Amino acid sequence: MSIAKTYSPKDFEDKWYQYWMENDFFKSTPDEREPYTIVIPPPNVTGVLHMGHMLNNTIQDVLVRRARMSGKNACWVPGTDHASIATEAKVVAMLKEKGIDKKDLSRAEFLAYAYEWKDKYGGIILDQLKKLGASCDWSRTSFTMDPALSEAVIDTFIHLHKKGLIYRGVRMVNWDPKGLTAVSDEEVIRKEVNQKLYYIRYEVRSEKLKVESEKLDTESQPSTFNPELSTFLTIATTRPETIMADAAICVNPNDERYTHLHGKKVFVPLINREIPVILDEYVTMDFGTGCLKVTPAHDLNDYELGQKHHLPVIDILNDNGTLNEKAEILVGEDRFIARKKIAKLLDEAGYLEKVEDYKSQVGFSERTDAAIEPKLSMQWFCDMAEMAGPALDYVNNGDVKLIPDKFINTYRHWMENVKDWCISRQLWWGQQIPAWYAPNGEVVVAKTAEEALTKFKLNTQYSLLTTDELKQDEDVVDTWFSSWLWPISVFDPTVCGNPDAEGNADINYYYPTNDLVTAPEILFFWVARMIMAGHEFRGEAPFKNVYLTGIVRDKLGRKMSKSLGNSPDPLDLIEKYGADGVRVGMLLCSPAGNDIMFDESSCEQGRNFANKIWNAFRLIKGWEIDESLPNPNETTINWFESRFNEALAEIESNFKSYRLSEALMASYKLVWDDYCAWYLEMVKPAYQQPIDKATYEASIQYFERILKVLHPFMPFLTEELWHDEVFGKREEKDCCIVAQVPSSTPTNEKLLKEIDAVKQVVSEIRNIRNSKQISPKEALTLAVKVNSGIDYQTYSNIISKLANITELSNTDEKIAGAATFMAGRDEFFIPLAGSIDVEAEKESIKKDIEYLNGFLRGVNAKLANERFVQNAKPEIVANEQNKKADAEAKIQILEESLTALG
RNA sequence: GGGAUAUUAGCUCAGUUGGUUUAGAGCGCUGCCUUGACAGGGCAGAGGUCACCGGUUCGAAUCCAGUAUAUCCCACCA
Repeated sequence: MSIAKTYSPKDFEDKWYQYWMENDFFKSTPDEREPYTIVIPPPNVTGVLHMGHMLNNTIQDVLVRRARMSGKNACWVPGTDHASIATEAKVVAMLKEKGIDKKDLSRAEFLAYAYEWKDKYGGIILDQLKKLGASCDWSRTSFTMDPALSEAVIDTFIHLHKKGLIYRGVRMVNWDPKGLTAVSDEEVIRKEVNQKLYYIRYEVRSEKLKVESEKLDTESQPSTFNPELSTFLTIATTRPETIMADAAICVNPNDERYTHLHGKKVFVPLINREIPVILDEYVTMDFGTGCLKVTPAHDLNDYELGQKHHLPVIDILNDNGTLNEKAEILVGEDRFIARKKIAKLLDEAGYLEKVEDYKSQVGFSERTDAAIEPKLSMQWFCDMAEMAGPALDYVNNGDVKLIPDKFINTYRHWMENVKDWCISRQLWWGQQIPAWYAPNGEVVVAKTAEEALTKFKLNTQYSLLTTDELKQDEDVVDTWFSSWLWPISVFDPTVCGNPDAEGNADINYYYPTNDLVTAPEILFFWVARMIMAGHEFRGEAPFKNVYLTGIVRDKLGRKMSKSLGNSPDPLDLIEKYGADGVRVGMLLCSPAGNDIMFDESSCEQGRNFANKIWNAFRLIKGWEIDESLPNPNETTINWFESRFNEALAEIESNFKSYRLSEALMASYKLVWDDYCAWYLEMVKPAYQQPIDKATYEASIQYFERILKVLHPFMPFLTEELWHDEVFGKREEKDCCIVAQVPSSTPTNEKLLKEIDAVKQVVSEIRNIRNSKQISPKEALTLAVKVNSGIDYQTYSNIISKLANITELSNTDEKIAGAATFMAGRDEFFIPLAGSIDVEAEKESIKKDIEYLNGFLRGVNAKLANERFVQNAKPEIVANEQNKKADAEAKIQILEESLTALG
């Protein structure tokens, strides 16, 4: 049976994926083997595969397949995240296209649409992962809003509330006045905007100052503002429409210009409301005027300042961004119109000192492009301080390793400065907060309305309350509040909220998982919180290693994004290069923790590699065996055994330290250079000649071992070749995916070293052919003057074959009229009567001598340095002496050759 | 503005506690090679004062200080 001339992945990739599935090779159940577990970072349920997923999941699949082939019970749990904000936004947009406004729907109606959407598009991304070859245990596919996982979220909320770690509080949220919703920080786009900085005078009511200020007025020096003499102080603001919400004016206590204002009161212009002057070092003296208007309701920093100084909160804005009656003036006007109008009013009343152009960053809603309004609202919080301690310890003491470890500092810094986590979201898609309100606004946390009622009735005041009167909190929890449970809830959701529960067989076997592969940007959102939840509910961290991948960028260094249109469609790439080619392409340029500069040409390299393997296979598959032939390749076969094990040891060590691209590169070179370029060239019979049985079997066996090494990187190609008839008939379950990768064994160092010398000899001969334009077809003879002790006769058939040498002889004398070269200390001569350019030969030798002399100078300088000889380790000094002796010997030989040439 | 990390060949990266030929790999590049497993190939070759400036050391790509540039995280100042 012959096979196609070029590698054609489409012919077999789907076939093998199906075969693996049918044979349950991805499936894992607890048994006596050591488990190896990864939980997938769940992609958004309605998302589509992008290059970041490709990288991330390729790495996970390589790790899982490698573990599966190393005798472990490998379990990779897949699933999706409900991604409340992103998904709800998509559903809202979809409804809008249908002409439906979310506001017109009830919660239940909206959720019905959302589930419909999820059922339609959810899981597309998981099907795409199958194309990549992801060997997930699909029978374990989870979704963060599966009933059991949602219940785990609710139980967790109740548990932490009971512990006092969840509380209600006021918080400044990013309010979108157009979308009428709060949005997360991630959905706020900051843009630089040209604004105006308004300088506004506030009148200071103080009898003494009033008198002095009249002096100022008469002397009339308005351009030089002298606060000592003024009845006014001036503040600078970009938002004059919020002055009606002012609660104080703040100055720095160290600001000597304003010491006279300490303890004074001032009046808000236009509405004449009295507010105090407060002191706080928060105010920077050299910005604006050094006086800050404090508006707790409409600025986060002002809010915090207000809390500190017990100031009232005056919210003058409606949800839609218009002014309310608390503003007293301009009620009903939009905030931006109000800004212009109030500037005019201030100016007319003489309160506006000046207006400057000013650039500043303003947040805009990603979805509606409306300017974000900071707005105070009641939210649920999760206390982080207590949980951060243990989570930091796991990383500090190495129970959880970050790879690469440069992220430890960032992690530590974040954990030591952790802020409480606002967990409520003003959305419907997600787990609704299990809090229930009585008509009077009292709240209890309970799983059901009935339980809530029972809790209320503990207080006689509520003896007549009914469940119908209870209203559940409208908000849902933050998506991360469900995904932080992921490594636990995919195995046993019932232990969430029940730290004392024993847990089922799955969680006791698979937890803690081994490796987590994710992006550094969610180290805090997700990774840190999973560690917290793991500690809370299982008493140990949920994973041992966190492999942090980089961001996939294009070759110009730009982040790949839909809006830039610089991201190739992963499925197109797979179509073009094959899944194996893309996997290799991604891994070749992806060091851990560094961004990857993705260039499609690396996928081409991956495909070319696959093609190389394919054709090497075609070669050995085409060989005819002649059992009567002796084995002329024993040395070569022994050499490759050693070389294979040498490479295997390197690959093992690379895997151990998570250097996946280096493990792949070592495999690549083993196959392309050692197996194809050297081994096969050494053993392959002449055109259309048969091969001896021993060589054939060794070659086949080596090829099979190579397939095992390559399988984690290139699962489809290796499986396809694995089943070829040259390997004999295989049982149904005898598949590459479950084959056991061999462990490295000791190597024959002498043989490896001598073959290296032989390879050098062959290269030198080819080089001479190249430079003298001697065709590879023209046979030559070779003589060697051995100085190193290597018996080249052992390797004469290799040299003959690879360099087309008909005779290899030993000589004690230099041979005249020959092209010469050196390999190590050994001298080689290729007699080329008449075609030797003596001058060129001399030039070349002189050049070599020059190089060696330069080298020798460096070595001698070191050895002449007494302090080097005294201080350096003995083996270093000995090595330098070897280098010196070696260089001197070579120089001597070369100089003799030079003399011999005349 | 605060912090972290990086800067090695045209590109993407190794360089494992400072000494292993005068710094390596893959790709690309240059030259030669086409009926022989593979042109998605073979052989050979050229390419770097290790960002810059000091310092420590017998010895620095490697350690320290500073400068420049880049990326990321945090705070983004009325």
